[in-house]
Amino acid sequence: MTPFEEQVYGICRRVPEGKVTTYKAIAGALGIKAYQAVGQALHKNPFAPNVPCHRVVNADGSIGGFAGGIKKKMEILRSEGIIIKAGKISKDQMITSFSPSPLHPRG
DNA sequence: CCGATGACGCGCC
DNA sequence: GGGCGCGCCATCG
Repeated sequence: MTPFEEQVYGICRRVPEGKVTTYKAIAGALGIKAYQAVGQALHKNPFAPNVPCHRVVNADGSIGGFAGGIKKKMEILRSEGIIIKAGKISKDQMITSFSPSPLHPRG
C-alpha cells in the first residue's frame, strides 16, 4: 500500500451515491496531475466496494474503465441512479471539486 | 536512475 | 461518437 493510493481511496469514498467524480478531480484534490496513477490505484482498490471506485469516470463523462468490465460499471451506476446518455454522464452528476477538509466523512 | 506500463486528459480531424 | 497522437505522473520491474 502506498500513501498515494491511501489518498485516492480516501477521495473516492467521498463520492456519495447517485453522484460520480473524475480521475482529474481526485488527482487535483491531492494536488497532483497523475490522472492515470489515480486509475491504477482504483484498479488495485482492495477496499471495494467500501470504496465506490465505480463512481469514478473520465473527465469528459465517458465511463472510463473497470476491473469488472465496462458493462458491469454501467449497470452499477445506473442502479445508483446515474443517467448514462450516449455512453456519457451528465456533468450535473459529476463532482469536479472536493472539499479541502482533511477530515474523514465516514464519521 | 532507467525502462515499461496504465481504469487519463486535451487537442485535432 | 470514434479514432489518433502527445504529455503528464506514480507504480512496478
